[in-house]
Amino acid sequence: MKDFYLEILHVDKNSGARYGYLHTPHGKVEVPMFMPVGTLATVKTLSPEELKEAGAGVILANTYHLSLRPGEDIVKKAGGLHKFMNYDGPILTDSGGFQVFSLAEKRKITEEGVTFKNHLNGEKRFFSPEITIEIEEKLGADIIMSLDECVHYPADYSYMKDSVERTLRWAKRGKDAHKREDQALFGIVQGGEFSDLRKYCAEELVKMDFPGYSIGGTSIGEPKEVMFQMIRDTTPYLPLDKPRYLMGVGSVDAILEGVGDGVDMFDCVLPTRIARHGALMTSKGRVNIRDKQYEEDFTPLDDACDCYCCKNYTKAYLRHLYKCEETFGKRLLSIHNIRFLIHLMEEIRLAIKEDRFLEFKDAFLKKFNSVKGF
RNA sequence: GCGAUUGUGGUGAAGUGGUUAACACAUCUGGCUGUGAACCAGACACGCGUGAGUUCGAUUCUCAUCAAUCGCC
Repeated sequence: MKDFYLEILHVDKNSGARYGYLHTPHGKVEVPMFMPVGTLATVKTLSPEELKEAGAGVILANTYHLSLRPGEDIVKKAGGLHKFMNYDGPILTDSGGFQVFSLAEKRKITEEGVTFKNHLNGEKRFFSPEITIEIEEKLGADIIMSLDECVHYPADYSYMKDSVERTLRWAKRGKDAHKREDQALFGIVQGGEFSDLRKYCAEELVKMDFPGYSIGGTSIGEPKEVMFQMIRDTTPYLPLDKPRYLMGVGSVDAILEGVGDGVDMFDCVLPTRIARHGALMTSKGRVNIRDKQYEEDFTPLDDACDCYCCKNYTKAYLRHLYKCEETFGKRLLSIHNIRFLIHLMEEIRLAIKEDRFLEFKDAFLKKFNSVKGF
């Protein structure tokens, strides 16, 4: 796995924030970074060119969903995910561990793996750690996740303990099954809100020596403070020279919190989903473009933003497109939210390099929450 | 001018002689965190064309009136 490694160039003097490059077979990307989510091999409404223009590096796709449609064999025949979706940057595939959580009423967990009742036609489909890796190898992403159990919150200690043990066994099985040399397989730390389980899970995974580590089981309905504690309970036990990926986190305050604790990678559907629903992240906080107050507002969504949407369109027009359910509106708003988070990461990286991350964080949050935060 | 039919919120409409007038759309407002999500939730008719009558009680029955639509002169 010589094509994949983290190059740390600077660590903030006053926090755990790190700046550097993540080298992948499809190019190097700067960290800390935000990764847009394209579950079905598309970041909804956006073209790869638009993602590039917004400054995206790594993007996500989903193993479970792509296995159902179109099927990993089709993607393999197409020449792999990069060719299939025409994205030449790094791609990361999530394992389906999140679907263990989100499709909870349609799956059954055993020691062997997870049986999902296909949400499209009811057919049963079995995913073991080995099968998941096999699918991910066919999909061909640069970074792949091992199958884990994303446990609901809150969960009681004994359930979480058993689940962590199983997730660890699954991680080992996945690692043993993984053959492709051009893919980095990450282990996922679970353990819920229990500090000792987080520590234990992290340490056991580190013993297995993965090229990167994820913090999972976050942003599933737990209070922000609990999530922040989960991060603090995990990062101290992860090796400094390996990338850390906080899964499913995309709210501004949580990203800033994670970066301060040494997290390098974030992904989230939040910017794209809420954009399609008319909610935007701006430098002054949340804007719901459907609100009547923007009916005759002929100013840009965020005058501090350099995205295609903000450079060319007004709030009144965006509101109009939203009200008329025009696809172009969803696209413009998605472009903005993606660019907003990526731009935030750019500013974060600059602040880290100049050892002023904490000041930047406070100032940004103060401004962001001045109107209405998330 | 005569006859018939119909008049319920911004719109399309259900409905009943007796607590909060269904539903949908529109409108307004929230929410959305490894996407089962162009989704979910909440608000929105002190009033059922207008006036009178019957009744303990009428949006619901009766009469008048006005309006709309259709038909006939």
